[in-house]
Amino acid sequence: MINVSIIEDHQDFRKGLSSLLDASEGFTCIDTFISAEDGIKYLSGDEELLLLDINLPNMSGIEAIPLIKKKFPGLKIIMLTILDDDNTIMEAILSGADGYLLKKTPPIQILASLKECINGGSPMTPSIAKKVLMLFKKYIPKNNESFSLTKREIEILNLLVEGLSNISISKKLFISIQTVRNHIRHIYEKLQVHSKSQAVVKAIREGLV
Amino acid sequence: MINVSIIEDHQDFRKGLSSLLDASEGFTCIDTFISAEDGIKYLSGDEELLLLDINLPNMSGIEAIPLIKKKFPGLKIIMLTILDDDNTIMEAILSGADGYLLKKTPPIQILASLKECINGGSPMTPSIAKKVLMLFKKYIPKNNESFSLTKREIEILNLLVEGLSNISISKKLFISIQTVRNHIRHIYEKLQVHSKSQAVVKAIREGLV
DNA sequence: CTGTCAATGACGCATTTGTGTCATTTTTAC
DNA sequence: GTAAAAATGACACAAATGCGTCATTGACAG
Repeated sequence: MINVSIIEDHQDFRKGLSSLLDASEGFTCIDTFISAEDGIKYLSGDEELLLLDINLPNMSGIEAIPLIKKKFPGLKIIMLTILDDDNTIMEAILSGADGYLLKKTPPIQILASLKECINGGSPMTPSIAKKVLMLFKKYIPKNNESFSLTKREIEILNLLVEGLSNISISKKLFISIQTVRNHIRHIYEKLQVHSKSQAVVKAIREGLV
Repeated sequence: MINVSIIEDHQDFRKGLSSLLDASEGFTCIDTFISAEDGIKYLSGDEELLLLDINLPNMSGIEAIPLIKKKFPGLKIIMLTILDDDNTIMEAILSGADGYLLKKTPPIQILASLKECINGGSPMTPSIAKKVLMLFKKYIPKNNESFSLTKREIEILNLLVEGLSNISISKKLFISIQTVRNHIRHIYEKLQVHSKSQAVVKAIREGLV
């Protein structure tokens, strides 16, 4: 038996969800709230799972996540949303939600998702998953070939990013410091930079490391 | 009608999938291959969707993605995998797959996922979605206060990350180069680093910029 | 009102860095 | 088998950097 609570300001959707849960084998809806503030104040802690609307009057669902998690660290939180806006998703992820469902998700799917979440998964509708992947790729570009660095140059670039000085690099690779400086010179030319800090920034930003 | 092809080296799983597809309303399995190499060579381009195993002999499914995408840019690729290893998922995402399903996913779920994928979503099983979220959070840390840098120090740190030299910074901020060096000195102390490159790496990795 | 801290500025000095020019030996590619 | 690219190494020099020490001013907290 999975105990669930709901925070959702629209009466019809709230009632619909709680009825769905109570009517379904293995689920009980033990509490419902119409605002994040109410939920934070009156959540009993008896539920294993919380369905949390994002668009709430006053405090948003996203702002509520860290506060609720602080009070009940083990509680799983699944966000409900009508909009799959990039920023919203991003914020929800970073705030620590455990799943993200669009409100139009069919009931059977919702129930399946709740079970998955209890079992440690992060259910999300495919369209939201798509957004997450796109965000991910945006933040981790991962170019490699474009600057045509050689193996050795990439190796040295990595050591630069680790913060090693030329002399440390030369000792680590058992080569002369002059050689290290030569490699670095070539790295600069290829990345079109003129200092270590510029090189490491570019290396990180372009995903060369 | 959704046309699907399959690349999967295990005969039983391959046959099972193709039978499932052909037996299901709205799906046709138009081709199957036992290796990535075969798929790349002989895919007709008539399919809208490809089910691609990750663990294949010789060339892995992940290596195959960019090659296949290059030949058929519009083709949707869903990865099939038994293991939800972090690195594998990461690589698959960055290689540009459109969905990620565990092989143990129930048939009904698989068919639903294929439809979702065709409609532009990125279906993934909740346990994989969980991994993706964790990876995401790992790569976007988002700290700020922890090093208690002053406003001015943050300002200068940003300019360092932009690759400016001390002189350029002093000119930009209308202060003496000595002052700039002083600020940088304090930044180093707070970040516990000893060079510009170390500072900018830390600034980026810790999300200070 | 006094002490702490941020921001500003300075001098000095050993080291490191960025860059120019050159040379030898392996690897790789055609 | 030869030409190009990569990896190794060197010398030199101006500029930048990292760090030690010190001083003045303004803001803010107790």
